[in-house]
Amino acid sequence: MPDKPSSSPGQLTRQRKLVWDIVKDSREHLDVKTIYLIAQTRNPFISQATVYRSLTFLKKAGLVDELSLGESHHHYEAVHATPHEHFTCLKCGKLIELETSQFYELARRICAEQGLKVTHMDLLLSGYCPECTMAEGRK
Amino acid sequence: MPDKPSSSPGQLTRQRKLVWDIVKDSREHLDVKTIYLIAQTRNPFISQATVYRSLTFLKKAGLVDELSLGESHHHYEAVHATPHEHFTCLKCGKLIELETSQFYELARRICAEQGLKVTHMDLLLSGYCPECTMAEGRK
DNA sequence: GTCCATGCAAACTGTTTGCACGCGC
DNA sequence: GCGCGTGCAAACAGTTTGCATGGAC
Repeated sequence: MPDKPSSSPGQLTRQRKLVWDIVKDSREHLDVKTIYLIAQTRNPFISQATVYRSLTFLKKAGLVDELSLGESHHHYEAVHATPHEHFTCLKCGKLIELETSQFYELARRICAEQGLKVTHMDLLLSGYCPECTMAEGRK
Repeated sequence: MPDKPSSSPGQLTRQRKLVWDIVKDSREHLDVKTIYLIAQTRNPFISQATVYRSLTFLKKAGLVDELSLGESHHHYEAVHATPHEHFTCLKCGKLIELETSQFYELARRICAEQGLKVTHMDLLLSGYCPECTMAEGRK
């Protein structure tokens, strides 16, 4: 077990706290660019690299989740108490959160049958939201 | 409805067929680099751009699926007759396919309750495969 | 003084695009 | 001849890294 740091690593520095606050206080799923822009309004000297490094730090600390919502870049959200998954409307782009403990249970059960131990689940659903479904049907 | 092509677009050209054959004949989930390398062995003059454009073409044609398996780049697989999802072992990296019609049914049902019409589902599970679970337990 | 986090810019990876060529009809 | 697909290289977006600086203990 090498490379144990002799000094105190893993501090919640001002910049890291700033990034954390932005992600936590937003009810949205922010991408790095947005986080960076917001961070700049509160600390004009913060760099993009620091945002990336902070997010990596917060991810490791288990404070934020990294989402791959089908786009080329990542989104981030604060880790929720209740697990949930995401539904994207293909027409209007709206993002809807679903409470999905049932999925997790099902996943665990199905996987357990094959000896698989599930620790993490990412579910990305897409389709049409109620408004867009109606709009489609009306056409 | 503009831009109707006057000649014959959407051909399954030699290059596109080559990419399609590679994806189809592989039981793995290939990334672009691998597809490109294999393609080069059969056609040394094919370019990376063509591989990308072919994959886009095949995706639109409904012949291949693009997967975001938690890595920075994409993977591709031939569209299966039976829908399935993917389980990645966090320890050995093994990729296991799961038959998941039950998931799709559950997703449809849960979403329907909220008026959501699901057309596509991506499920990415991770955890430990039987071998690695045992290895962990033994430690 | 030591160690880590930071800022800056450059590097790097994965992907897309502009443009000229050329094949097939 | 015309249109599309192709090859090449350059551009591009997102992310990571090398290095020098600076703050906290």
